[in-house]
Amino acid sequence: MSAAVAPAGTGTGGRGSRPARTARTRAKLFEAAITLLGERGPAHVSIDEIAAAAGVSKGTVYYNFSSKADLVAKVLESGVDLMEERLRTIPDGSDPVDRVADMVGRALEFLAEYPSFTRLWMSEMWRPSSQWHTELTALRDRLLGLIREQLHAVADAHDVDPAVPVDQLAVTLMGSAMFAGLSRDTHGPALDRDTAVAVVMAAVRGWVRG
Amino acid sequence: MSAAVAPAGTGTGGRGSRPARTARTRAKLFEAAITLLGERGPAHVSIDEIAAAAGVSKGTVYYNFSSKADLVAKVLESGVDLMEERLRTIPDGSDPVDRVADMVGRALEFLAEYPSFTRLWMSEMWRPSSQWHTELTALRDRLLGLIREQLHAVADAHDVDPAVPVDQLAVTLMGSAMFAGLSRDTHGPALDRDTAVAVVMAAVRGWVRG
Amino acid sequence: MSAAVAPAGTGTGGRGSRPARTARTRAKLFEAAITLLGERGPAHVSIDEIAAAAGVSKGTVYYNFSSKADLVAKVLESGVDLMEERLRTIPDGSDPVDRVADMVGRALEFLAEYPSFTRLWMSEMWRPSSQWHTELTALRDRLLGLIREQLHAVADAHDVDPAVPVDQLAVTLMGSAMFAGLSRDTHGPALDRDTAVAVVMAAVRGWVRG
Amino acid sequence: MSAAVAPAGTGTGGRGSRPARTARTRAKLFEAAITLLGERGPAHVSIDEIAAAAGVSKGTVYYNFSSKADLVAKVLESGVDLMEERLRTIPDGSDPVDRVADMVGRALEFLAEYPSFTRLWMSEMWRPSSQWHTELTALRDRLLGLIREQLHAVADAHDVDPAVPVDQLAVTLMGSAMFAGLSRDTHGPALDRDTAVAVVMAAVRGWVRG
DNA sequence: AATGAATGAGCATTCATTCAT
DNA sequence: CATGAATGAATGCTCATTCAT
Repeated sequence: MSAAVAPAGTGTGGRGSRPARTARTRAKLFEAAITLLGERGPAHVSIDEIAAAAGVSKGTVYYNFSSKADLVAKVLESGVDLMEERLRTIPDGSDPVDRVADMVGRALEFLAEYPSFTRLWMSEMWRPSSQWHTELTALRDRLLGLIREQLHAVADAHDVDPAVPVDQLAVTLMGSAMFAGLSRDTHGPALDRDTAVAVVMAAVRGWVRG
Repeated sequence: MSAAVAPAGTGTGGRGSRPARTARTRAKLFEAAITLLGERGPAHVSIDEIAAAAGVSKGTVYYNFSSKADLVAKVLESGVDLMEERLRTIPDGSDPVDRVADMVGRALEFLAEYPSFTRLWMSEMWRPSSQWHTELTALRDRLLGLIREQLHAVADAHDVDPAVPVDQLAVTLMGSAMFAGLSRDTHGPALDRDTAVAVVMAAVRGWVRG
Repeated sequence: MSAAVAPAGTGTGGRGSRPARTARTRAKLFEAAITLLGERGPAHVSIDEIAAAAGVSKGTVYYNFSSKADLVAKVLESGVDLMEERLRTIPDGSDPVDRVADMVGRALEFLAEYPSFTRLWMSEMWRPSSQWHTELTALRDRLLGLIREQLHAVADAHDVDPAVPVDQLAVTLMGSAMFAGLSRDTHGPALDRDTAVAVVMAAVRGWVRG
Repeated sequence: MSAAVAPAGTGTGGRGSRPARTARTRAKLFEAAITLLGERGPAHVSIDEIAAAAGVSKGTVYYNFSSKADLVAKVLESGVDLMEERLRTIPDGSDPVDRVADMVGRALEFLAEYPSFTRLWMSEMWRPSSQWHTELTALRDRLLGLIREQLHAVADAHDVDPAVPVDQLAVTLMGSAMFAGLSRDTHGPALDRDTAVAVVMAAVRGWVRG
């Protein structure tokens, strides 16, 4: 099914050592958690279910995470880390617009790979009262920062529409990318990566003059 | 506060007649429900709270709605109706691109007026397991239909990028509009309507050639 | 379906007069109530259901009966009256044992005609904490009195087993009759009246000597 | 007061082992449940009450039984098992009629020992809509099977009234025994075992000729 | 390091009852 | 006479959390 997000600060461990046992337990819990949380949302997934899906007892969840909220936060964090890493490693050199297209392509790939994480994020992100509002906002801002950075490079290299603030364009780019990504997964049939990128990039092309 | 979505098909009635009493009760419940549901999500709002916020007893909620899920569905439906009406009444005549801009502006206004409804929609929309998945998908499709219609008019009047399918462009337009609209409300400071429209419309301008 | 027990102290009324309207309403309520109460028991039948089955509003039930308990009590009472009347009118003259057999036959007939009432009675009769314990005990005692009376006549006319107290024999006769009657209805297939009577009467024949 | 039905298949365990803890908790729940259920009927006993009477929390009830209906079913089942065991172990050898008398005596003893169970059974047995109709019918049939078996032995050894079918006689015997047993408990004053047996056995003596 | 029994607060839902019309 | 809107106490059940083993 949907790939699981790898446990955040999880030691590697070797051949049956204590930390390794913990690491494996945590990995199983992460995997089970991300899938269930993305599908039904934190409020509709019980610790019992996660424990069962991971093949451990309920007590073990609390041995490894201080609370349900903590588990969700950890899952969210590791997802963020993963995505950020993907988007940070855009190779330099080419035209800034191409680099934005590259970034959009990588983002869409990530969303397709981790739909559960994406859904979880999208569903929780809009509630100021969410227990994870801080984490989610931080994630959003980290990603927006990366996008902005690339857009500024575009603005430096090209003549761009001054009526469109870079910060706002970053937000709408993120929005259109996530909608494109999740719509592929949640609703209708998929469309290929190149087309998806072309659609999202329309906004950038409309922003850049000439 | 956030404006409430008006109860669908609720007559006013006289100052004491039976149907009017019901209508007023329902209106109070709708108003209380949409605010709470948008802020915290259906799972984190109890019927007790909704009843208290509406100033009625818990039993009254169940006298008027068959279940919590039914109440949420009704709230969703009436929100859909309202938004659709706004977007359907775009005046004819001007250039198709301007009509799209008009629609985007109206959508952003609606999102700003009913942020609770918008958040509720955004949070539930991505879960295939949501109890309201059917309603939500229908809503999405109604709105997408309106957008597509306008985009087709643009494609008829102008030379457009053939690499960008209209249907997908509609989805990303909706996504960027919702992100722009909700970001204003949930996170950062507001930006004025015209700028917001300009940002969202960048995608259309990038799609239309010349 | 199962015949309803006629309303107890219900006036006859004529062509649309006030009392007649009430009488008809009460009759409808009685009919609906006895069926539902017998099938599912007082605890599992709501006033709403009774009202709906009778085709009146919930308020009307409370206009006609002071409470749910009162309605059930009235239903029980009218059932008792009906059954007692059947059993009291055994013609004199023949051999006392034949009169007992006649009474058993009539009882079985009644049980078959009003299975709902019978079930209601059987289910509530054994709970000292029942709200209707008084009524039910009174009913039981009225019927037992009739049975005892006939058994005493038998004891006067025949030589009977002195180890078997008449009062206790009356109780077991009632028990076997009710089991025979209800088993026909609740469980397996029916057996004809004469055989049923023969089976119940075995106890009397075993009691009478020679 | 009224003896509780022992939990089915409950091991004793040591003084602190996990399974033993469970066993003790279940035993307390069984004891509390059977008493309350018999006195007031399942519909009028809340899980809160049962938990309180057992000295455990409400959650514990649900940790041990999947639902209220399950708890009641389990109580019913264990009662059945107990009664059946009593009736199955009638010593062979004597006259078949004496064996029937023995069985009746044992049944009356059981009813006197477990009046709560008996009341519960009698009250629920007649409703085809009862949640436990299946269990109750199975119980009834098991007991009827035992009675029939003994009656067939009587029919083989004696000349019996052909107008009285064995199956029906079994039903009326069960009925008179239960009435005799419960009447002792619910209503009037007790009568001694021998007299009670004599009364119930009158039916058998009336069936057997000579 | 892991477990599973126990807990209790929280919640959706039902329903007898009241009362203004 | 009859109605239907409103009420609130009661109840079955869930679930995050604790803790002894």
